[in-house]
Amino acid sequence: MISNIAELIADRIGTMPASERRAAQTLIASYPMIGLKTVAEFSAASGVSSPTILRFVARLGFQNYPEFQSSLQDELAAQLQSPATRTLNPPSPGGGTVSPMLEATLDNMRETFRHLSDKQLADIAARLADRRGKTFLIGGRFTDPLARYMAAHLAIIQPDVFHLAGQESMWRDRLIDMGKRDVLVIFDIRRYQDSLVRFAEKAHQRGVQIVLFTDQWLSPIARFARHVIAGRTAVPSAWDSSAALFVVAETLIGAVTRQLEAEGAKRIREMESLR
Amino acid sequence: MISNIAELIADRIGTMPASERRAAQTLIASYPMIGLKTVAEFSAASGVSSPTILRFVARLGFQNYPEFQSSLQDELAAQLQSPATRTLNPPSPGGGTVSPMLEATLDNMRETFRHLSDKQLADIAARLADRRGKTFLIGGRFTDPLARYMAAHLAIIQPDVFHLAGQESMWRDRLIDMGKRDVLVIFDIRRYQDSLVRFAEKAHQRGVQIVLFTDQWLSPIARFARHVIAGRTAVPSAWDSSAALFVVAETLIGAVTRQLEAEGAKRIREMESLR
DNA sequence: CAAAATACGTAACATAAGATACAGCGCTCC
DNA sequence: GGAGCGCTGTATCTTATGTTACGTATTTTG
Repeated sequence: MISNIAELIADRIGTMPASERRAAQTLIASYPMIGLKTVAEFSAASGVSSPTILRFVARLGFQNYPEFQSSLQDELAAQLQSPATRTLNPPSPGGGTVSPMLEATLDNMRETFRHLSDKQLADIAARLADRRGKTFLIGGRFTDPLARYMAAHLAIIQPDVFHLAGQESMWRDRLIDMGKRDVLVIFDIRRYQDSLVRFAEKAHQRGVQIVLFTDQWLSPIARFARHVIAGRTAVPSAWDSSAALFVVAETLIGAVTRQLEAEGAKRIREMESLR
Repeated sequence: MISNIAELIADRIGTMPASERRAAQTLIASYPMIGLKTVAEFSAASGVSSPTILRFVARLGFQNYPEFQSSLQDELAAQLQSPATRTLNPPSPGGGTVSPMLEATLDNMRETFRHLSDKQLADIAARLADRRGKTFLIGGRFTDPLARYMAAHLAIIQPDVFHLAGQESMWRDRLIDMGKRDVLVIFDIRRYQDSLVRFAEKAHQRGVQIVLFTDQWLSPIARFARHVIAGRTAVPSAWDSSAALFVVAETLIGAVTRQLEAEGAKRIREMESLR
């Protein structure tokens, strides 16, 4: 079974004429980068003519050069998404039901954070810690618990934190309270909910800053969002996983808490004494 | 010092107009693959026009699109050559806020699952999948969202799943509906809530099977529980982390779904058709 | 050794890609 | 409330890229 282009080349290089073989070897030598460049560059690097390059990719079974490039890109994307760990950690023997799930989840988290810079998180945390505005949180069918979780924590360290729950009409009316200084945290993963999109749009029109937690395919709400956190959700299960987003949420909670340390600590002490 | 395009984007995303920001976010979400494709594909994926994409790369400091692509390719090439340095966001020197949090969380998960046998999970899943009894879920102050999350999923694949919410008196009265065949899933981590302990005790007296999600120091409810899941919660933050428990919950959801596959699938189809 | 077939490059071509000009729209600031 | 500025998309244009046709060189084979 030939699964990537490198193998395919190794398989057929024997049947190629001299010039095409030079092309093949040049590609293998700096696989796959040169294949992502133009035909002209590829041909120059190999010291053959452009038609030879085209005949070469045709011999590999591609209809045209762009198709060949797409194939290389797909391969690359697959490699990048499964960081070393997946190939390094052998699939647990006996095919237990647990390990694949856990492994996938851990990968999702690493991958999610790989696409998330410290600066971005710091920016969001700063926004959330800004006491001049209110913070609203809402989520979709399966993600609303994440909104609740975050709200439960944030509400302790600062005032004016509201989780929008219940019927759509309920939270739609809360729009009235929202303005430029306020932040709306939305959780929305596939299948994206129309009601949330509409709500986000209206909030956006009012100048509310939207922080969106979504999956890697980006909810349409990304269109209105000031900050987008794209978490990986794929796991070997019938459901998508929100675990990566959950961890991002916890990280943010931690960051906001640190920023509000002084006043936050005071609030917490006060709350304790109220019990 | 900005060494790669991802950082560059994170640095400047704040100064970008809305549409360009969307382009930036789409690129980051599937970094860097979409940037290697054509302007047209990039623009379609981001839902903006091609000129916006060009303005976006111009703002990043590139003369033209091909130059931007070359830059991405060089970066990729460098990454591929030294897999060790593959991290997109190098651990920020000087105690970055993200990495320690993520690392601790990942450790927590590994550790949690290390103490959790496949068999134990399978047993719990079997209990939850048993259609003869009802399933109740409840959580504490910060963990109730986890109970909700689990309930939201389980309720789809089987009937008789109830999340106990609201005032203590509300759910205390539901004890009347609970019996030997039923399961009560409780989430309780420090600081353990008296109300939950009392509730668990009463349920236990009625013969209800209790599945407890708690931290490694074990809530007093463990005394009454049929199954105990002890998750690691320590992270470098002012708060404890429930992420490990969250992942266990997702794993269980997946396992139960698999067990109820036949009837579950039917239910899901039915539900879809009800929309 | 001659003839045919194959390989390869040059040069012309078509097309798809990136770049630009411009107009409409919304927003901000007087 | 009006003027100005900045953002964004449509339509157009230009360029560079992939593609093809064809002639020469090279190898193979009878």
